[in-house]
Amino acid sequence: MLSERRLEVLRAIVQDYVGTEEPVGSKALTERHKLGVSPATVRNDMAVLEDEGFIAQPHTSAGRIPTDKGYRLFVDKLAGVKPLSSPERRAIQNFLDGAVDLDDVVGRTVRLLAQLTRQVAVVQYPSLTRSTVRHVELLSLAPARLMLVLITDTGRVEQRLVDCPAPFGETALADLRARLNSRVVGRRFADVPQLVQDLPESFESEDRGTVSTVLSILLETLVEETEERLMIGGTSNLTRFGHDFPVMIRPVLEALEEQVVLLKLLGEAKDSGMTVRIGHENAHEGLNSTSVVAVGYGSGDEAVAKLGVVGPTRMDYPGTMGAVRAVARYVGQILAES
Amino acid sequence: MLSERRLEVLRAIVQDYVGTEEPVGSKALTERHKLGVSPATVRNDMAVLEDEGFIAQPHTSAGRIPTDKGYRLFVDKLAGVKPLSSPERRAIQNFLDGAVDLDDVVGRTVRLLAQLTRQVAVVQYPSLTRSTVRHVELLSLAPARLMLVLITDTGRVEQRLVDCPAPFGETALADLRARLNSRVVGRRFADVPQLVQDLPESFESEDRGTVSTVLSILLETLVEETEERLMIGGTSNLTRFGHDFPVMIRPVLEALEEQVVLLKLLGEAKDSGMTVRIGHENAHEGLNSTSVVAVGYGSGDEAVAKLGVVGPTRMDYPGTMGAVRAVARYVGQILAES
DNA sequence: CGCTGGCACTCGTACGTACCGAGTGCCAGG
DNA sequence: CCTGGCACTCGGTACGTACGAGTGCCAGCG
Repeated sequence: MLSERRLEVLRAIVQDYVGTEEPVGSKALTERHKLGVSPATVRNDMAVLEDEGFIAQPHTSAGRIPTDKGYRLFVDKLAGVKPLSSPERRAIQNFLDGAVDLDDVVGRTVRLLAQLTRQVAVVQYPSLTRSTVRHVELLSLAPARLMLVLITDTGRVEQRLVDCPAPFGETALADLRARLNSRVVGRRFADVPQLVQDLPESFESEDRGTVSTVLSILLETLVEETEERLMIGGTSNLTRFGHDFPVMIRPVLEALEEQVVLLKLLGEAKDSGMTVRIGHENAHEGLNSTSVVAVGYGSGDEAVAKLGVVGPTRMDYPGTMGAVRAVARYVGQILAES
Repeated sequence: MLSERRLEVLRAIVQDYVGTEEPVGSKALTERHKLGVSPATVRNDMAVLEDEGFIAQPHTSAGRIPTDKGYRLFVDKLAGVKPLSSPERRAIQNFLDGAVDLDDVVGRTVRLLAQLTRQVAVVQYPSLTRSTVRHVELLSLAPARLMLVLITDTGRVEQRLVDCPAPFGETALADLRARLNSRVVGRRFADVPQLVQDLPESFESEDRGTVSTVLSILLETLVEETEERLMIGGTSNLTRFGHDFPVMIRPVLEALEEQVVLLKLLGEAKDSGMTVRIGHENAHEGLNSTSVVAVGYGSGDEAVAKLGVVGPTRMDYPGTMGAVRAVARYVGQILAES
């Protein structure tokens, strides 16, 4: 195990490097931190830390920079989560309170996160499968054409067109609407399929085809939308990546464009508690020089979706984690209210 | 007026520069294009073109590159719109046909445009004010809580929560729903305010408050959403900007994040026909080294929204314009069908 | 045994010089 | 009006040198 002072040296290296973006040497360390020992001693400690793989030198005779493993140790053992200042908290609340609908909530959240962390923010829309049904609406657009509208407790709305095999009367429509709602309102989306399974049987034979069609489109929507939607923002913060950024930024932008990649990224995060993935811990290789800080959020106890930020491994972990956690909490509150 | 040959020289310079991204000299020009004259002659022509402001040299004793004014002339007089190949057309149609709802249509369009042009694509959602009402739905969530859902002919859906000043019965609700729909279905959103103006009067006094509230939220939604939504994609194409891209890319990314800026950008485009804004012709200074190619699209004759791409001024104008135009046409078709 | 100061060594960076060549402008001649 | 020739400009590259931050190692001290 590393001695107390060596950990302290590592912490100092991480902090300085995050601040200056330049390899940090033994002398500078002793000047900026009160370690109580001389540069020579620090050099010895650094040699040990390097042997253990926590830090590395970009070139011989340069200072050291933390490795992914070094950041990992820093995050796990050396750094706490820095709580936000109360003006910041108030700003968050004010900003989120102005939202008029779900799109707006998500949009504001993304902007907020990006601004607070000065990194790229990713927010997943509340998941359908983990939400409950608030209402199912059926509208008649034409004699044989319906519109199906799903509304969740988190305010999300999905709509689909349904082409009926046969004309469908207003009374049958009202009937179907009523039965559908009585069965599924307040239930989880995941349970919907089995709840509506036997519905067609209770209809006149001439309407059964349409009822089945409606139900199959309903189920299809649930499946399709299980691939969740998400919103990203703050991509211009990528320009603060570092001097070598032209080469780094390309794969990151590409990864960010692939919703699938991002969803997988958030999916890998633990359901509860905050997840930090550092550099090569990310499966996608375009993100090997980035870190991802993600956390679940929800209207109740349970997470209905996740949000987080993507930034350079060289990031202010305590501050970022604090901001991510705070935003997730407030968004949860907002969703619970609506 | 410039002689035929000088125009030809300008065209050659634009084409070569777009291809190679390097200042083009007189010798290289005569080698790659059959101009039928010697480099010396071309040099004289270039001197004239430079005097007129169509081309410039980055440094003394370097080749020439086109100026914004040069590109403008090229686009207006020298270049046509390059139609897409038929495999490309088929690919577009296939790709867009798979869309399930409006979000999906817009999402696919953005990806398609970005891929075809290898630039940043921007697609505006169909405008509310130019759309017509397909349906207005009112749902009772709680005794004094309603949900208002608006559906447009282009498939766009907006929903809002309404907190009523007093409980609102099911019959009154059905009544309001019916009257509202009979008045506004099939009408343009812009006309809605005056169409519903006198609705509260026809209700019992106890319900008037609620009716007014519902209507005011309805109108508010129309106003708010007049600031249109849009989707962008293909930002990773910014990395192909050029060697000096680190400095260019930052303001562009920032501009792309500001929906307001983009909406203004698209708004400046003519309603019909294609608009090309080159370099400094763009009002926003972050976009002074980009060109914007935009065009309106719609389900019928009239444009309901706009779409386009943002790329370096050094872009393949004929190809880009062809792709943008083709995509707009197909999207219009898709919207008309749904 | 651990810390410290001293010292030689490494190597990346900055800077100055020299050189090369693409490209230009100009001019005299066809 | 076009062309070939010629002197000139100037950015880019290559090379050599000096500088300095930072390192590893070692002998000495508490």
